[in-house]
Amino acid sequence: MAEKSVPTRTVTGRALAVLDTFDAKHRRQSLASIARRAELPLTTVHRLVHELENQNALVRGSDGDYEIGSKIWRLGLLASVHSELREVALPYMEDVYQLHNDAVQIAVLDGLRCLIVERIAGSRTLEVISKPGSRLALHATGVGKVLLAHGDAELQKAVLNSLDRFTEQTITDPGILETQLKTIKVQGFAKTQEELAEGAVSIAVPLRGKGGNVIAALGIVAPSDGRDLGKLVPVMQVTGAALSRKLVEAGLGDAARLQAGS
Amino acid sequence: MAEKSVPTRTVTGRALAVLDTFDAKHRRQSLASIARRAELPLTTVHRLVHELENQNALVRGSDGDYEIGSKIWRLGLLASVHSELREVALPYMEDVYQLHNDAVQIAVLDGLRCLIVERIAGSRTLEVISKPGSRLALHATGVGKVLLAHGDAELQKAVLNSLDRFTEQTITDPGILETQLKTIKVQGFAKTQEELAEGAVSIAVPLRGKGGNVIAALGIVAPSDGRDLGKLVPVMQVTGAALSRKLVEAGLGDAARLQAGS
DNA sequence: TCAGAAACTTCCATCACATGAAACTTTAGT
DNA sequence: ACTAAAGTTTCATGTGATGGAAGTTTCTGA
Repeated sequence: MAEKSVPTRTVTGRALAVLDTFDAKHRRQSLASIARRAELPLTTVHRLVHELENQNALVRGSDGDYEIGSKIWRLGLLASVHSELREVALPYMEDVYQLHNDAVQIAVLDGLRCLIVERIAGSRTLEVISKPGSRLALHATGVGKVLLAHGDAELQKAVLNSLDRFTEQTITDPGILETQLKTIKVQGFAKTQEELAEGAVSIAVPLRGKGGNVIAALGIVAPSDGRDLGKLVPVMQVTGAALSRKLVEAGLGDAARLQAGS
Repeated sequence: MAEKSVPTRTVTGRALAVLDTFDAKHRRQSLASIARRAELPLTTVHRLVHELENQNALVRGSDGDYEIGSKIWRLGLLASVHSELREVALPYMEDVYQLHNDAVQIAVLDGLRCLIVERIAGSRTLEVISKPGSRLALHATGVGKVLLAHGDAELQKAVLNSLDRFTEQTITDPGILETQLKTIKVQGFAKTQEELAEGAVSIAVPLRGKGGNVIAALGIVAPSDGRDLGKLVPVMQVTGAALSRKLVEAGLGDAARLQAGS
């Protein structure tokens, strides 16, 4: 189930561990910072980083800090989560966005979290917790709950055993969440009420691929201003179904190609 | 100076060589294909690929083919060529695009080629030779000529010594190109006339960072339908200058952070 | 201005881990 | 059914990764 910082004993693993120290909060790092975060000896990191730099996997700024280089960027654009799903889904997301200008997003499963693949939002949207590339908790987001509800037993078990709290409303009781998941599976949509961040509510529906497997989730996030998001459920479900059909047509119905973790 | 398929003697190098076999033309590959293209023994590739798959750097589709995975994608989004340059430049590119709906693009230097960072184009634009992530020849594109004209002597020498021909009009004479480069540097813009592809002409101007260093190029590509692109030169220069100022403000004026290979 | 620390770099003796040939299994093609 | 190609597993060998130690450079603060 990954997620553990398995102290890989292979060189490739170490190299990836080095790259993995980079995230939205650490886009530029010093050598020492990389070493600390990767939990590897400074000398080893020093060598690896140099190698990665020579190959343009990392770039070194004039201040000595490293950041992700053009090679990784170029390769990343080839991922089908990026170009394909994005291309097919954007028009549909745009439609939903037009309704009330609420943030619209699509997510896939990535290990024990959900990975935001694409997102449309106005500039005046609340706090931006999620943007493409973010990985959020499965139990506190609409899209996450949908993916979790349709996930296998192993995944559910792993997630239910470690429910982090984010707000007053976050569901941390495995029993309650389990019941919700069952409802979500039956009703075909999930909702959250300020469970990840105060003032934000969401609705999400599954996107299905070949054979009806859930391969992604489509969600809408809005400020909790008393408006009844429930009214949007039918629209979301219709859009979700239409998009699902398109995804299968486009040959993206294969979960293995979109999803990530085991 | 890279570019050569230096058969790296390091593990990290081999792993990157494996990843490097993926490009727009080879987004999904079998194990054997990867091995052939990386020029590595099948067994070795087999092991590396497995490792990369475990770390989600690669994903294996149900048909056995591999493709770039979510980890690389996620990391790629952190590259500043992507998020920062893109974010700052898009509004300006949009403005230029509105003029005649010609394709607009921004490129940076990447080794001996120019790397297309962002591109706006209508759906009815000619053939799409370039899209984000593409690497084109420096001597046959507008943006490439700009970057080359402002590049250092070492770069110019390397490029001038291997001028591939793409069309009837491609400049393959080092002397002629060298003269053009000098003119470009003085006049502040470059143009091409069907030098990379028949039927396409382009204009490009430099984008300058801190201290006036050229860090990228802004270009426009149009069908060669008799229209006089020359009239657009002033607009491009003004836009380029404005965008340059914004880039410096945004702290992106540091060439080392944008450019890639030496 | 200087001392001390932290970040970075170089060196190299040791051995862990990558290597790839060979043999075997599975999948496609006719 | 037969053949070829793709994919997988195994393992003896030694190459190239390792990381402690020591040296250099760059910060920090007084």
